[in-house]
Amino acid sequence: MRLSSKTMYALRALFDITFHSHGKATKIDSIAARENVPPRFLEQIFQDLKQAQIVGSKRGPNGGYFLLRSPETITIGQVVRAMEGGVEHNCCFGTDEEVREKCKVSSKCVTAAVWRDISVQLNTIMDSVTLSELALRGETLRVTRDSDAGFSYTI
Amino acid sequence: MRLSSKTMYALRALFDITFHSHGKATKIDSIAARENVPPRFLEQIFQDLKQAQIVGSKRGPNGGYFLLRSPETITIGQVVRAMEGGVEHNCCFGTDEEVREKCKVSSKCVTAAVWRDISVQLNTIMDSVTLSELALRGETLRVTRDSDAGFSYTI
DNA sequence: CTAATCTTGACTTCAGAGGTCAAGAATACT
DNA sequence: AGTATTCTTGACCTCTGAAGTCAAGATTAG
Repeated sequence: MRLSSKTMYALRALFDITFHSHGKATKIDSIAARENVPPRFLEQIFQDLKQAQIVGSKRGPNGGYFLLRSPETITIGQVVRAMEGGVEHNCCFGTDEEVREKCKVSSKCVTAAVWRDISVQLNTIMDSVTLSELALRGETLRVTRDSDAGFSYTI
Repeated sequence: MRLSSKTMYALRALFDITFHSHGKATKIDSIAARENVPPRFLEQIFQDLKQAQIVGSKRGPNGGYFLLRSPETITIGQVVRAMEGGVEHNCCFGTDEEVREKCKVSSKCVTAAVWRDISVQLNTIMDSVTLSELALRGETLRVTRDSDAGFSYTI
């Protein structure tokens, strides 16, 4: 019932891109430094995000990663599903009489059905929060932009 | 982002008690057989459920486990939290200026705050489903009661 | 007293989380 | 063309925690 750190890192990296670099490609090392994420690990993560069509990439000098869509259209749910993989629907639930007949274990169907309902609702919740809302929260929390200078805003 | 099998087993075991044994203590071996759960593992699980004040126990012949409260008052959320442990609030989020100042990583606070919001909503959802609703679903799915005879209801 | 049942806590196994690394391919700049 | 920069690919490593087993002890009904 917890997110993997891969997913958390992904969210933070996407927040970073949204918040710091407006449209320009950002290289992994910058993100890793700002967000304090292992750079090599971040490489893996961005491969997943790329496969999920959330980010694009450019190689060479001044290359890096960038959002493929505008931040308003990228939801937390999309990111989480991309990183954690799809939800498994491995048991018989609901109305399929034929499948249910093969199930030997009564409670499996019931709990699986309930859990499916819950996860549908969870996905709805997660899809109601977008990257741009994350960035907005960053403003509210007064995150320092280009934070190489550290947290200098407190006088 | 998935439930441990411990939690799934717990839900199924509680469903079993609710559905099959009305008030009487039920021994682990019966539940394990009906629900196809490793009996030794189920012992561990019931210890957790007992600690969480969800079930009580009686030793000796005709002993077993039973619900400590009525099924309408036991929610999926209570069970999940009992099994998975509490949610960790390890980062600075929200309004505490002092704590936030110590945080060196901008995005941590933002993502943690969002995630806290989501998990609050998730808990609300899970607390809206009770054991008695699970049992009701069992009726709807026509789970066989006292299923030693197997699924004989199909003609 | 004895058989049934929970209790306690130590033990084992193994997949997957979390992370590292190196060689290669593409691109910009001069 | 050459070089520095950056992503790409895929193999590799380590160790925690999930998942499950087990045995000896404590309680209780009959």
